[in-house]
Amino acid sequence: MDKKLGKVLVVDDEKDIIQIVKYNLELHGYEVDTAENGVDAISKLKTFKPDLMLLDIMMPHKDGIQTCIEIRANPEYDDILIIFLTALSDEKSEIRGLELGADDYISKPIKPKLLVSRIHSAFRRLSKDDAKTIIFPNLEINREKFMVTHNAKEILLPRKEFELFALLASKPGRVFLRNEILEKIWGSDVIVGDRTIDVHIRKIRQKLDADYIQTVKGVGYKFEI
Amino acid sequence: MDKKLGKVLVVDDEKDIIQIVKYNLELHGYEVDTAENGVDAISKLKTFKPDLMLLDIMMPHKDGIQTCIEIRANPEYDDILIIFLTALSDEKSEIRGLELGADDYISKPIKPKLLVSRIHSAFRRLSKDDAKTIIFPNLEINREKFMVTHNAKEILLPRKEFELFALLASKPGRVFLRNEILEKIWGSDVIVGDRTIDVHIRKIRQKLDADYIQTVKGVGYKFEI
DNA sequence: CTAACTTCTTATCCATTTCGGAATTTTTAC
DNA sequence: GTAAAAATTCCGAAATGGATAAGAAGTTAG
Repeated sequence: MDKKLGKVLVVDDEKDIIQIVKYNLELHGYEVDTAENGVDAISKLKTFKPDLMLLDIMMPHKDGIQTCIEIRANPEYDDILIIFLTALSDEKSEIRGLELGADDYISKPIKPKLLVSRIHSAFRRLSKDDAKTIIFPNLEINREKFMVTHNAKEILLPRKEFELFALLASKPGRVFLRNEILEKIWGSDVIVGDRTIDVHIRKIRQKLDADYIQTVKGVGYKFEI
Repeated sequence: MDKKLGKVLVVDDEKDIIQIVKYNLELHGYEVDTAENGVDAISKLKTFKPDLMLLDIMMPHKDGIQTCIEIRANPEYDDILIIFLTALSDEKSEIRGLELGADDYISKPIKPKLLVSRIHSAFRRLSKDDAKTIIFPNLEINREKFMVTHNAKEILLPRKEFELFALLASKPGRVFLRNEILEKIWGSDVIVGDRTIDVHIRKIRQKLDADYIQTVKGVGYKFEI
């Protein structure tokens, strides 16, 4: 079976465009799903869980800009890569798009080679970020070596604690909801109580004598230097 | 049966070229498979597992440059040698190609003698790197001789133990997951229980009285001086 | 071909670590 | 001040890997 490079959701109201894009991406090993407008797209997020979205800006039923805003506002989806598609001249939108947290920008008419290479490089950026060691002053979290170094002292955390800490540290300042944490560390199928998270948080705090983890009552936890 | 010197994947969209190259390489004892474009090539990596690729730059469906980038980005394949084939004048590509981690560069039209000699020398470089003994203070692991020298004392490890030890030592500090170990030492098709790894680890520890192998509970093992 | 030996794998038992939950106290938000 | 949420403590359960032994499987020597 073909190993899939990643999942891409293509959102455009023009069927021709969708066809072309879908064809080219699948040829290069991506798994593709499509949507015809913003509403449609958002409803497909839950089931398809794309890694990247190609988002046309001009669309009926919620345009690309609006869709992007909504996705970025939802912590569950805010690590999806977003690349805008737009008419060549539309410079204003480009600027706005990038401000809104889009990751790249491709002008129509679409040139398949360019498209694919942009998407590749977007994914490459993503995977790099993912694998790398997370580094802060006095604190290093090495996913590969499964090790935390704090003030030049190596600290060995058990698996769950490590994963939890690495998760929080992966986006400093961002609050992770308890649900989200359960989902990502324990998986959606495992059922554990809320107190369990507390206990793990506490153990981490204990082992690193500095407190990098902040509690946001009623919401979740965040990592902060 | 002829002893094969190595596996070469020839990627070019011109059938004539493929013919010539394939003929010459097989004549000199290489095992050859072919692909007509980048997409095709990448999909053959999994099954053919080449040691070296001859990669044409100008191709439809993913050009050589792009293909090279993708291969280099994948740790599973990043030790494959890559030699670009290109039209004589195409100087820009040459520079770019070498930047991207290509190992050599051959201009068309292809002269069979030159081709073969370049490939020979590429393999020579590879085998040097590969046979490289892993050396630490007081510890030497010689892949070629299947031998471990610890404090000037030669230690003979059985095959599995040796391979396991060499694997871990190949990336000191990095944790190898149990799955990963099974995959690399036993292969994806063989089914052995998890305990088997433990036992081998234990035997290695026993034979080298110093403990270079650390357990990371729930995750795997790593080598550490 | 057989016997002796080595290597590989599985099974079993055991110690330890890690995990998750309950109860209680403390903190926080309103 | 009150109620809800989180911190803390403690404990039993479960998971995990280490140790040992023993049986397969593979090798080698005679």
